[in-house]
Amino acid sequence: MTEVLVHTRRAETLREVLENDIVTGAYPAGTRLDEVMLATRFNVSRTPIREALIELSGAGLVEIRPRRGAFVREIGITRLIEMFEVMADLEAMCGRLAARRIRAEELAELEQIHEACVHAKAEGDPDAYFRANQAFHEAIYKASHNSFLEEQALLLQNRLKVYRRLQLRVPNRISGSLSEHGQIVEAIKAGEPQRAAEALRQHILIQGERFNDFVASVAGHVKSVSSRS
Amino acid sequence: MTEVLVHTRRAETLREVLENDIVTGAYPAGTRLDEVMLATRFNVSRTPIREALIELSGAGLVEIRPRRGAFVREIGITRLIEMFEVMADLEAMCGRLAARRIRAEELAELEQIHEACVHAKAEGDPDAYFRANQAFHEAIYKASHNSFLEEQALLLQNRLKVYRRLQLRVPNRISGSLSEHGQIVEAIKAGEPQRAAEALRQHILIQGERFNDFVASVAGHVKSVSSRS
DNA sequence: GGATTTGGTCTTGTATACAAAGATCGTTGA
DNA sequence: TCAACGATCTTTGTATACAAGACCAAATCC
Repeated sequence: MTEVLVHTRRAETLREVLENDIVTGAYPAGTRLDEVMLATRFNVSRTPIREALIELSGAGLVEIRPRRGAFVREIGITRLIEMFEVMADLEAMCGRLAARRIRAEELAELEQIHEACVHAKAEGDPDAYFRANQAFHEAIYKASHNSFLEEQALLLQNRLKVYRRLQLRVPNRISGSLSEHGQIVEAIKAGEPQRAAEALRQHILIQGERFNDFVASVAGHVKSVSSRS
Repeated sequence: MTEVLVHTRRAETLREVLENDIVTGAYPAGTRLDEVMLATRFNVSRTPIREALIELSGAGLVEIRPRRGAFVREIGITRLIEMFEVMADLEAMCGRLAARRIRAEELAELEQIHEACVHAKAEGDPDAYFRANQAFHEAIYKASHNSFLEEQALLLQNRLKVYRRLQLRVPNRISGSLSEHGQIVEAIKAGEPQRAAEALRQHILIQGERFNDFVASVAGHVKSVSSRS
């Protein structure tokens, strides 16, 4: 998870740190990211900061308003649901292709990760489950054998990471998630594209649809959709 | 098509111009984009050039190799087919949602654009058809009433623009495209999500699958997949 | 009293200067 | 002759300096 690699460009590492800070909520939505503030914080000049902000803007995490600065993007509930809707479709596509193209060793790994999920739940360790869950989905992306799709899925997954994590705090959600995983594995194993796709779509959509349930607990991250300036 | 808007940041306009140059093949795949060369060409300093290149790298059009420079990204045939596969799925999703959510005036506009396509074909004007065709697909994106999906579809459509354009040069492709459009409109009009989705998926996949037919004619743009450094 | 304008300050956007890593090419040694 | 090494030169990456638009507040006008 935590890259130890030393990048040659500072902008690269800065982007990763800032991305993490935004995703974890250290910089809540709407926060203005002052260039000199960040520059002093990281002991660099404004140049690499600007480049990092531009990268983040490309990833959709910050919004750059010309001559006004960079802001942590406000994600309205509507947009969040839209993103989950697309994520569900991407994951369904991964599942559909994986059911057709998965290799024996990939299937073995997927089942092994699924076991790890079961284990994490039994241990009652939500963080471990979150990590195993993420590995589970990434294994399916990879098994689609469409590297572009894999990249896109990873990108969007990353943007939704915080919210998926919060989702697991909902009572009984882990149990539900786990049994859905089981069905997904079954469908892929059986080589049934349609079933795998639908199982994955529902698995993701549940997170998006039930979102209103815990909107209150995310009040800091999610801004009401009515506040469109 | 051609934005008249004056952007406050030069990087923004530079990105658009460079994007266009890459997409039209003025800078073929693999070309090294020298910063000072571009700076002198546009009569600006390296700073906005760099920022534009970073944006393009985020969009996947150029690859920045640290300390070595920016290169127009080589898109192998495999990756191109993968991208079409994802595009097909995104468009199918747009169609599925549009069939459910399209509003009366949007449907009217869609039919009107479809008429424009028919007209352009009758006139034998490939460029006009290309533009109308693009408008047709964008109308469906919008009718999905999922603004995030719309953005993603537009982004990928833009990256595949050149290849879709070339596709229309294939004999009889325009006729086929047009009749497919007709079926898509029918399905959306009838409010049949499944049919609309499948019609759109096939409509896009045909372009990807038949791609090998004219790979030779794109030799300058597309690089053999075997050349992985 | 309220709205508007205007000056000042702050922050972004751009240019330029400097540092360091990579590429090139010639030389030297086997 | 060829390969390896090194000096130089080119080009990227970063810092700093400068220009200009945006925000704020006070003063002025209606």
